[in-house]
Amino acid sequence: MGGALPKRRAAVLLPYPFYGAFDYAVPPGIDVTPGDVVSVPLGRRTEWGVVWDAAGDGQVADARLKPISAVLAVPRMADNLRRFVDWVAAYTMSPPGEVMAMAMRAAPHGEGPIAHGWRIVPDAPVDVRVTKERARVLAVLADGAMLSGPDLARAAEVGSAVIRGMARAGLLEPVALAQRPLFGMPDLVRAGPVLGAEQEIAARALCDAVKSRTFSVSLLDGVTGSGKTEVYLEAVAEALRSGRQALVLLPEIALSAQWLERFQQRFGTMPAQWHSDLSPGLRKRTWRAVADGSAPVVVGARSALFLPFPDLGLIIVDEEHETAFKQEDGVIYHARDMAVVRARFESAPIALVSATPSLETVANVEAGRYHELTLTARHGAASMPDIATVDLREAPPERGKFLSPQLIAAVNETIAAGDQAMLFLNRRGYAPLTLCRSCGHRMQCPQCTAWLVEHRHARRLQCHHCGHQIPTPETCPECGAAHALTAIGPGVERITEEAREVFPEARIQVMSSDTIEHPSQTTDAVRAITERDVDLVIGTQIIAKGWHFPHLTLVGVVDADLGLGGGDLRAAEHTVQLLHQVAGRAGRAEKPGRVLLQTFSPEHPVMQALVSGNLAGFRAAEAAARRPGNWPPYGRLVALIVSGEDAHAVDKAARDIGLAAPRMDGVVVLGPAPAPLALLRGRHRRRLLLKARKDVAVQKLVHAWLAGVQLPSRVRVDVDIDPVSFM
DNA sequence: AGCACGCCGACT
DNA sequence: GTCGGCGTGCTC
Repeated sequence: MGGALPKRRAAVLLPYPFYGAFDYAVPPGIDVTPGDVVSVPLGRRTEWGVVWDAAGDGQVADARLKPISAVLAVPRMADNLRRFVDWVAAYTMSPPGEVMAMAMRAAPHGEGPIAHGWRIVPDAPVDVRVTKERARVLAVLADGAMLSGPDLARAAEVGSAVIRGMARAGLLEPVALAQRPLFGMPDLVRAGPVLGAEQEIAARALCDAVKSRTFSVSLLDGVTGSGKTEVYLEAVAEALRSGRQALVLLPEIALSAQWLERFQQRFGTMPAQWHSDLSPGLRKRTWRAVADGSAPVVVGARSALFLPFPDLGLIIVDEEHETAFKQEDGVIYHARDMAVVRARFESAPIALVSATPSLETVANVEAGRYHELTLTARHGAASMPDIATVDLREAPPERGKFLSPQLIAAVNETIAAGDQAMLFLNRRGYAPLTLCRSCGHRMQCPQCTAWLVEHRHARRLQCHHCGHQIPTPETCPECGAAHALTAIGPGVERITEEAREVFPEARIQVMSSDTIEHPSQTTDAVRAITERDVDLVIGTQIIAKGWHFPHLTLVGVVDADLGLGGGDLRAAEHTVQLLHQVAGRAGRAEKPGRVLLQTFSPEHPVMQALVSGNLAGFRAAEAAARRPGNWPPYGRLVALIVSGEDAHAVDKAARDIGLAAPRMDGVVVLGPAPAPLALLRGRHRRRLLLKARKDVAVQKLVHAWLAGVQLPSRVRVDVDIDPVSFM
């Protein structure tokens, strides 16, 4: 009789954007548990995947099932992590396989690099010839010692051939060497720094949260320089003391040289680091160390959120307001928000840390969902800098220049007093726009809606959105006029040029992503500044955060209005956060600092908030403006980006989507409209924005909406839940 | 995401 | 007559 038994099956999630897991047959002799990493046939190749469900969904008939080939020697993916992956996939409307891949792609598949050593075979054959060389090897390995091949060869002064020969003769056998742990255990006995009273209270609260081993969210809110890091490092110590791991998320790991130094000083060892620049080997070893618990602390960029911690006891999100936590391509997610979810799945506390918390986080504090821990005083003798505006309408810079007389005077005074000054301009390159004086032609990126930015040092015009670049032309490509191309507006290179003219004696250090490419360069630059080999620091975004420069007493913001244009929902909020952060670089030690904001609108609420220091008042005003329209954080947004190479097809698809938009109470759909970057990397882009009351299940709504629209295959729709960028 | 299949242009 | 372009569709 045929009556074959139904095959045992398991659902396997593959690292691809398929809709769900695929069913595979579980052959005799193989047993699988959810979370196991397996290799499976897919089409005509072999792939790895994760057993997502022990049963399978039964959609595919037995006859079409392929068998699981093997269970791989990779640490099993924990239930918590799998549930987190499912949650993130559902929330961001991404294929679960792609989210799973973020957690497991770095896993060392197969055996990985296991260090082998050699030892003497206990009951070695006696009839083997023992040469002089072989005797030296045996002497080195006496008393049961184990050495790696190269070490053994060196110690016994023999070649590797001798060792191989002895192995073949049955004198030596290979043994797996215990790997030296990659990461040291932080020294928990060492006393932490002496904390101030406020710090002490906050640290105790966080430590209590760690001890309780339950999920909770705290906002650690304190002015720049108030010692937030010292406070949360005490909570990290508490998590380690209870034998659990800790994760610290930072917005840009490259900026963390000083952070690592502080960690080293506090704990006498380095934490595991996780970011995109890790070499593949170190990446795999770090992944494994996290998985087997031998990495007690991980500091990393947003992707560290998906690491396989077996026992996570604390998550810290430092600079929680930073937009760099938002992943903008692939799986689009906000690492700060997903970190809160991960903490919930791990039953662990999480602390969001910022001097200028996001409105989202503050709203959660006000709603009673998050605890607030506040540090109001700057550490030690330092006080908050004095912030003033320079009205560019009243006292403008010289024609074609960008530093006002007032700012120039302040820099001169500062340097004359033996202190350091900083000029901040959040714009790379020499000039954002190149214009032909003869015909008015503007140098534009052929693939994006963007001007080409002149990089004079590199003698190129560059698109900052797609990387397109051309050598700076001598003549206008439109009208052929010679010497007619003119730089319009300032970039950090141009400010540097101006500063060299105005302050010829000053020792200048430029810090932008074009001059600082490697972490070591950052370290050198930072050392030069702290050791007072520099009088004037000029830089972009990267000088804004985290640095502690004790001799820096003046910060000049060249264009405080930059960032306020564009009509972005959060433009004002982000400008306050960035400029407050920059201002916080001044006066971090005993000497008081001062900050000058060059602006065309000193009366703007953003400038007023910075000058008065009343950030809470500013936030309240922003909140009051957003509440009535159900704008975030009082409502939810979903952005749909319709894109493709054929402008007409994209337009039509966007219109069709607009026509099918849900009509219901508490939901508004705006658009379609050309995206501000209407052309990006050669793709035309249109945007729609869905704004919904907080209680609307937007994912379900968007899913049903898009399911009802027929899209041509050349057009893609990207869904961005809780968008941060409106470009 | 790969990778094949599948129909239309320039070559050994 | 074949090599190869990338459009379309499938992978348990």
